Amino acid sequence: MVEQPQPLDLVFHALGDPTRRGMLHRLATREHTVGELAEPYAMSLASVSKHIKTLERAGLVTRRVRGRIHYCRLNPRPLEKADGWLRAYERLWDLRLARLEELLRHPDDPSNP
Amino acid sequence: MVEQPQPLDLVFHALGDPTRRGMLHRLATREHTVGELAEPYAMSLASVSKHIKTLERAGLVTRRVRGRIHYCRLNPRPLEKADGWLRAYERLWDLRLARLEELLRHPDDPSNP
DNA sequence: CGGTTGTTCAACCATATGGTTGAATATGAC
DNA sequence: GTCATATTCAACCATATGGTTGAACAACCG
Repeated sequence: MVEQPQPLDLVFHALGDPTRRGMLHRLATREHTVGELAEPYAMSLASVSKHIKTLERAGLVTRRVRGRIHYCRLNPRPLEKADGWLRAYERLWDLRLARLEELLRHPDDPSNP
Repeated sequence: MVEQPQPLDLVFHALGDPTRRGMLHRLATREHTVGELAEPYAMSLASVSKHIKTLERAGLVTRRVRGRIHYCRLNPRPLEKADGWLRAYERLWDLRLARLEELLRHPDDPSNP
């Protein structure tokens, strides 16, 4: 059974590293080249390249190559999916809280379990 | 330099696994025991125990032990933090989109860069 | 007490991850 | 063509991850 990872797996995994979140942070304002993305980090360019590839696999970054320069751009769609996943839970908690409040307000309401 | 992981790292890492997301999904509706959480998965109880510990380290699950039974409960706070992180980016993209639209609508507006 | 149930612990294993270095590739500049 | 620049590739390494098994621990049941 060779389960290939679901999209959400890749997105959340990509987000689980501060270096990659930092890159997304900078990409949120504008496009950057690989070199520019690497600049703030005390790590080899090869490492940065790997991080970018992780972001690409998650669909969070797209790359446009012009000459020897690679321009990276944020693709927010997968982040929206992740956010959607989280929001679904918010709705659930809200529901639970609402029920709890209701229960506290009207302890004898027969519609309460 | 022994960087200890930031809270967001732990949260996103915890979310990056379908088994753990599944557990959170079930925990969103109600408390579950370890055994109940393990039931849908074709994996050892020890493995499930590790997953739960990962969720606990991320602050997403709290445990109440009564007798030999461990009750697990969802703690939504870290998810809200994660959601907040994502929402911050949504705002940025919205801003960028708004600027782009403005630029397309009024190409000669001197307030446009 | 002894047996069963619920859960963890410890040791182990295979693979993934995040980093390195040095060589390779491709483009641009002279 | 030669040299420098931008980036990746390949090999390697240490540690983390996700899984296993078998033993241990704790608590309830008779």
